[in-house]
Amino acid sequence: MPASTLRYYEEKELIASNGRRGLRRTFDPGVFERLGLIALGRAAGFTLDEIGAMMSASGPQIDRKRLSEKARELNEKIRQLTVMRDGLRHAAACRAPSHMECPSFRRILRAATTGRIAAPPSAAPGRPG
Amino acid sequence: MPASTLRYYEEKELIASNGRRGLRRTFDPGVFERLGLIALGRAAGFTLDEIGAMMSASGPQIDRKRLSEKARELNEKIRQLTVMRDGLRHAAACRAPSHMECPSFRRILRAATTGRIAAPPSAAPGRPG
DNA sequence: CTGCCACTTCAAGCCGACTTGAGGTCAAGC
DNA sequence: GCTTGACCTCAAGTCGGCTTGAAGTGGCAG
Repeated sequence: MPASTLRYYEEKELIASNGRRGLRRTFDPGVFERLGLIALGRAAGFTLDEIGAMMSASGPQIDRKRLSEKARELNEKIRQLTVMRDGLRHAAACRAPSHMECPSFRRILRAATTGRIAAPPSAAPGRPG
Repeated sequence: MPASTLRYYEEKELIASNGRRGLRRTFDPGVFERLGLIALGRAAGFTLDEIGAMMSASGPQIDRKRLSEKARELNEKIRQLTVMRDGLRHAAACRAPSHMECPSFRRILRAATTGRIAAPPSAAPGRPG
């Protein structure tokens, strides 16, 4: 993990350094746990701001409501991705002369067109070359 | 669909207008199919560039190899998201006094920390306020 | 014929999560 | 003691997919 990431997180107030050794930040060990939670939250699809809100507003612990809310969101996303995956598999295997002549392909195409399947943000932004 | 989107797609050479009526672009009906394919591709997680490559390089039809490749990627993503979803559900339901004391939570936390679960790009970029 | 407003061009902005570049500092290793 | 290079600050850049702003044009309803 590059130092720039730590700086970024510190700026966002997700973590805090406990002082300096010369110029350099020092952190106490508890920051590892927080970094873990941040990674976890990111993997769950929370934004850094959401994560920050949940970690600072954590009364006794992390807000269970938000967790199950996010679980529901993930479930929906999984459903959509599953539709897509199966559609792609079929399209790859289908021997219709043109994809357009495959009813299955046209069905999934319509699903995408009517917005019943949403586009994900994009491939993998935030990770330049 | 705003005209700006069509312009953007045209600039990316994903669609082509067949002329102008005065200043305004006109498109022939086939563009609807292409727009559908674009929406589909986006929903599947292809970037616009990938979609463009696939549509223009389409020999007889859309490259089946790429399709099953993407299906595999989606499958992996689904797997990760499923782990996350179940973890969140558990964490939301778990009655351990602190999440840190829940073995299940710690397990998923470790999964995120070690990178066995990757962070998605982010919530929903590209869609300003 | 007139007025409106959806279109046009071109450049710049936005979101999120970082990275990178320029210019500088200093703790650690030899 | 001297070098080294990983850190520091701050601003700006990156990536994808559009949108938005300013300034202008012209098809179509009335």
